[in-house]
Amino acid sequence: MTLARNKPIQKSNTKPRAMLEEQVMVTMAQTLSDFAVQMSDIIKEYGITMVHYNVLRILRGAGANGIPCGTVAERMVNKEPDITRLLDRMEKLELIVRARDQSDRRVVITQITEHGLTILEKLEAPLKAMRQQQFEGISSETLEQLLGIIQEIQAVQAG
Amino acid sequence: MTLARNKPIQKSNTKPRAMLEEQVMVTMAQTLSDFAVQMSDIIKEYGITMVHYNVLRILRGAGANGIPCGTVAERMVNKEPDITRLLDRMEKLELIVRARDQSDRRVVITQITEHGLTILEKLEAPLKAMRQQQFEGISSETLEQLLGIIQEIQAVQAG
DNA sequence: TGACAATGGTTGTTATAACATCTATTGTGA
DNA sequence: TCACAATAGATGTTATAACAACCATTGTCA
Repeated sequence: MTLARNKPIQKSNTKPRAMLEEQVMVTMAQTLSDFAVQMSDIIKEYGITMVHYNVLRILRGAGANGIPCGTVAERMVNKEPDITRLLDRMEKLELIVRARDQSDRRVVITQITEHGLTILEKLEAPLKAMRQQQFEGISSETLEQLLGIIQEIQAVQAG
Repeated sequence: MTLARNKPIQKSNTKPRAMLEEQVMVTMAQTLSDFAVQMSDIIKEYGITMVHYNVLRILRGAGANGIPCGTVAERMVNKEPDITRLLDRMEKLELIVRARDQSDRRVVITQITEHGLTILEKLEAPLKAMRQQQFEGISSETLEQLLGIIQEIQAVQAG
């Protein structure tokens, strides 16, 4: 046991840091992909896509005055480089309306329509039920913990 | 204070369960999307996409005998409905090779090439460095905890 | 004040994803 | 053993994503 004296002190059941990091990444990705599929299936039933849903949520959150196209693009979870044509399609579906800003004629203001709001409202209950099922059996304390850790990781990216 | 006696006992700083669930979902999605962008940027430098990378990892893991196209599709993080043409492109890039199985002529066996393996090897260090940075300042104990919670959530989906 | 950079959005093009349908081969039960 | 279901891929078509180049409007500074 002489050689062991020079070994760094380490808990018996720790795995290499790099492996742990990779496993966290892969497991998170798998889980979230699974969630996305489930969510997408529900949203599709209401005639829109996940991307549409994301835009509608942003526009509802932005309030009645609407916001420029570019701001919508910025706020999206998956950054959309082709916002113009996405909004074209959504306008055709009557989910949104657009109008050029009179004070700065470069800007196009986007707003959610009543129809868009209605779809969001209809989706609320099924999506809530979905999440309830996805997290069934996980305690709120655990979820708070999870949220805390992810926020900590987010802070690393920002800083 | 008479009415307060009938209120359910609850910790002062808990938020409604449904809100917590939604916040966990959104925060995870944002973080993972951020990670995906960073990863994609690195992978692109080596002339392939995230999807290609995912396939190559699967094929390397599958060993020298290769596996059927369909099995590749099944194992992907983001389920690929158009596996044939994805593999067409990857074969054109000489990342993989395909051959019809002689014992069951419906099956097409897919294998990673030396070139594919080389790209995976070259990517190892930069991706490892990326993850190191992404989780910088997060203790291994915290990461273990995170992994545990996500695995717990995964188990809910499976069960 | 006039050239030029910066901003906000649009458009063109190509590649890929999504969805449905189709073909070839194999397994199976009457 | 033959009809038919099941399996494994391939193909056709349309919609969307990705990337680059572009136009209109506004800000700015010599």
